Amino acid sequence: MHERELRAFVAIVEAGRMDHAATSLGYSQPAISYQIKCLEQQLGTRLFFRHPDGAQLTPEGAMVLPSARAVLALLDGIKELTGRADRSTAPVEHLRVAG
Amino acid sequence: MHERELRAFVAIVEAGRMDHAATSLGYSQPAISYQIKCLEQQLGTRLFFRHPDGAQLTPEGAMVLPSARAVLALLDGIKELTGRADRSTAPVEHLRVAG
DNA sequence: GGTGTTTACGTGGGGCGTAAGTATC
DNA sequence: GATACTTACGCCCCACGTAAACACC
Repeated sequence: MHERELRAFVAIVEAGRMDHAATSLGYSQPAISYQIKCLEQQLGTRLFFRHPDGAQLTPEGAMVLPSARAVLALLDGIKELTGRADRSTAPVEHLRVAG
Repeated sequence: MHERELRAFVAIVEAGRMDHAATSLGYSQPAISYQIKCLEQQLGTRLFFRHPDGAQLTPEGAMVLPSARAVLALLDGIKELTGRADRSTAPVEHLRVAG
């Protein structure tokens, strides 16, 4: 359960599609797919329904989402605490589901 | 800023010494030293004062500590949410120095 | 056939342990 | 000389991108 996986997770939620999330994070689609696969294996549950038109959050994924965002917010907070704030990477404060 | 680094960080705070923290986490001393080195480089600040009798938290480290613990608590919470609670790895709620 | 995701495969970087080095008492 | 941390070195595993395959419309 690494930071990258959680960022991939929320990015997919934002975009509704893995390939867009991959682009926004600077990865290839398979890399994002792999991240989510790893995350799902770690948690022992499915986080997304795979549909032909994109990826949709499962109930379990919806339960995880707030905590995932909180973790990312805390990590950004730690960076700010130590004077390493990085506002260019779109911190979680204004995150919302696309659409 | 990976989960392992944060666990190493709080373990050192608990133990007051890197080698004890390493033992409690099942790592060698150099591995823990490396983790903290990476964490300090990422944050651009010193987290511990290195003394001949152990490691002492810097003011910056003290600022980071609550957030680090919160992140670990959230990560444990995510595992619980998805039915993968693992109480055997000593979650942060009851952490204390052994003995 | 087009779109979106997954699997396969090869490569590069990171994290570990062991061993040697540095500093303080 | 003992204790605690750091640096050096080598190895293995993980994470990535490219390419091919699969599923659904």
